[in-house]
Amino acid sequence: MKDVARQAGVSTATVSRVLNDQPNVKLEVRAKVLEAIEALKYRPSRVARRLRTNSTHVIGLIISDIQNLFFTSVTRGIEDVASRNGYSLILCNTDEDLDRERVYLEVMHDENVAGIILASASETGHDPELYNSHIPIVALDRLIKDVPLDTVLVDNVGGAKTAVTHLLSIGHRRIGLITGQQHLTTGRERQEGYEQALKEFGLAIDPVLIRRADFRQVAESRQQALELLTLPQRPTALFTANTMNTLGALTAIQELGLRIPDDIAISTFDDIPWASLLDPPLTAVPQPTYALGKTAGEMLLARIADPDRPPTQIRLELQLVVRESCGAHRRMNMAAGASQ
Amino acid sequence: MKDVARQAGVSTATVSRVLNDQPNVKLEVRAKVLEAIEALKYRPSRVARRLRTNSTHVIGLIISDIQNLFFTSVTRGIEDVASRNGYSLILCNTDEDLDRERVYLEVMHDENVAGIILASASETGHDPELYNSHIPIVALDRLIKDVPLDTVLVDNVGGAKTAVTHLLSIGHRRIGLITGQQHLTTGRERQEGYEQALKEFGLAIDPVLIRRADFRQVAESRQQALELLTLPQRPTALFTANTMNTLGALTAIQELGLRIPDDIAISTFDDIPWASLLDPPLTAVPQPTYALGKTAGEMLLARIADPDRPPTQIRLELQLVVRESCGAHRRMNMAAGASQ
DNA sequence: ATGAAAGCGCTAACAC
DNA sequence: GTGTTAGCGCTTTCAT
Repeated sequence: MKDVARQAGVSTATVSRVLNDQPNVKLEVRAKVLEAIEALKYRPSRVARRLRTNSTHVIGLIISDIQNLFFTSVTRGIEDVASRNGYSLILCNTDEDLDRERVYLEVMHDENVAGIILASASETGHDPELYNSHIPIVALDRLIKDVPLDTVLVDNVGGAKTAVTHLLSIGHRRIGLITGQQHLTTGRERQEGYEQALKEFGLAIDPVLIRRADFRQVAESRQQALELLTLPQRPTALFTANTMNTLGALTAIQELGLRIPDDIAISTFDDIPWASLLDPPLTAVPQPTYALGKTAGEMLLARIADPDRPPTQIRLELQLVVRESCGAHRRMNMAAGASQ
Repeated sequence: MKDVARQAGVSTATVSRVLNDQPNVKLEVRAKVLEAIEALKYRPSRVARRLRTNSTHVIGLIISDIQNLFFTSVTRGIEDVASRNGYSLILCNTDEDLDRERVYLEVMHDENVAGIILASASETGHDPELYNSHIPIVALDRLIKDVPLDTVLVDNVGGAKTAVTHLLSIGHRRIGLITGQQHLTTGRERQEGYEQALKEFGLAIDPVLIRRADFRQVAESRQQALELLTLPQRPTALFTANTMNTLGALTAIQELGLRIPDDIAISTFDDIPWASLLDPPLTAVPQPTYALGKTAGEMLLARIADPDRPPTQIRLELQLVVRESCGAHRRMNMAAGASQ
C-alpha cells in the first residue's frame, strides 16, 4: 500500500479512500491511484482490514454433516447469497459433536467473522455467553433453546403429519416410524407430527412402532427397520424421517424380499436423491433446501446490517409429493416404491 | 491481552510467550498468566496473529461442485486432517466457473491463508503468477498444466480401461461412452482409458458412440444417453464416466423401457450412492474419495512445513467392483443393474 | 481534497 | 526470564 501511495505520489490515506470508494477524492488523483494499483498488481490485505475495522466480509457456517445432501444443498443456497453480497464462507463440519461445535464457535469468534450460521448438534446448546458475543448468529434447521436467535426452520410437525396422514388415508392403520436423535428439533418434531396424525385418526400410539436411528447412519436405520418388519404384528407401512432413515429402511425391505407397495408401504420426510429413478417412485415430503439456505443467508445479512432488529423465526412450509409411476416405467425393475 | 498482562502483573510479551508455549517462562509466572486468561475469558485474536505472523492455521479449499458427493466426501477427508492439525477450512464453490475460481484464489491470497487445495475448473488454469505467490497450492483431482504444483489424482485412464475391459470381456463389442468436460483431466483421461481398452481388443473407435455431458448435469447426460440408445445400431453396453452421467443414463434406460442387463449393460466410473440398493447392483469403479482428501491435506501440510521440497504427484489406484445380485434381492423390483 | 499520525491485537527483536 | 518497543497493513480522526 505504501508502494502504491509512493508510485501515485499520494498518501496511504488517499489510497485507502480510493479503495473504499469514498467521496472526496479528486477524479484525476483517483485515476492515478487506480493506475498505480494496476501497475503494482496491488491487492489489499483482508486480514489487516479485518483487524482494523473489526470484521469484514466473512460468514462462518457450522454444519453437522457435510456428506448429507441436505446440508450441501443448503450450503449452496447460503453460498449464493454470500458471494452475491461479497462475502466468503468459512465452512466447518461438527459431525454432530457438541464439543467440536463449541470449538468452531470459538474459532469463528477468534476469526472475527461478520456472522455465523449454525446448524447445532443439540437443542440444548452451550453456555448462553457463547451466543452473546457481538457476532450475529442465525440458527439453521434446528432450534437452540433459551437463546433469542434468528432462526430458520421447516415445518417438521406439519410435514410429518402430512406424510403420515397420506398413509392413513389410503387405509394403513399400523405405521412404523423411524426418526433421528431426540435432542434435535428435526428428530423430535417429526415424531410429534407422526403422533398428531395418528391421534386425529383416533389411533393409539404404539411405542413398539417408534424407532430411533441416528440421522447419519444408514446401518442403524436398517437395523431398526429390520426389527420393525419382523415384528409378530408387522406394520403395513413405514414413515421415515430423513434420507438415511429411508435408505436403511429400503435396504431392510430389500433384504427381507418385501415388495413395495404390496407388502409394505413407505413415505418419507426429506426426499431421497434421484427418487424418480425408483418405480413406483417414492412418495415424500422434500425439503426446500436451497430456499432454506438462501433465507438463512439473507437473515444473517439483515442482522449484520441492523444488529438491533428483534429476533425473527421463519418456518418454511412443506408439501407432500405423491409420485405416480407412469407407463414408460412399468417395464423397469426398480428398487423401492411409493406408499401407493 | 493488555488486560491479561495487567491482571497477571506481567508484560504482553510474556502473555504472548505463554500463549505460544514458548520456553523461558517461569512456571509460576505461566500459572499466573493462565489464571488471568481464565478469569478474563480471554481469547487471542486470530486475525491479529495472522497479520503479524503472516498466516496462521487456515486452509482454503476451492472445489467446483459442492453438491457432488465426490467433493463433499473429499472435503470430509481434508477436514479431518485439517482439524486434527489445528487448521480450519475456508470452503469455496466455483460451480466450474473459471472466473469465480480466479476471484476465490485472490480472496484466499488476500486472506493470507496457510495453503490452498484447488480442484480447478480447467486444466489450462490462470496466469502463472496466480500460482506463484508464496502460498502453497495443492491441485486436487484435476491437473493444472505448465505449473509445477503438488498434485493428487486418481488413475483415471486405468480405472476407465478396467471398467470398459470388463464390458469387453463379457462379450460386448459396441460400447457407448458418456463422459464430461474435455478441459478437465477427469473427462479427458476417462475417455482415453475407454479408447485404450477398445484398441487392445482390436476395435475401432466410433465417434458416434462417444458423447459428452457436463459432469454436473443429469439432464444433459440423459439426453446423450437417449441419443445413443436410439441409434439405428444401438450399443449393447454403456460406460459412464461419473455419477451424474450414470444417473442420466439410468433415467434414459428407464424411460425407454430397457432392461439391464438384458437389453443394455452398464458399467460406471465414480460409484453412484447407494448402488447396493439396485438389483442387479451396479458394476462400478468407485473412487477412494476420503483417501484423496486425506492425501491432499497431508501433502499441503507437508509443503507448508517445508516449502522447498520438490513438487510431488500422487495417483491413487482404482479397482473395479463387480457387484453380484444375491438371492435375497431377487424378489425386489430394482431401478438399474450391473453390466452382468 | 489530502496528509500525518495513531492504533486495531498481536509477535519478535533486542535489551536487561 | 522478562520487559520494551517496533511494526504487520490497513482505516480513520484531525489538521490543513
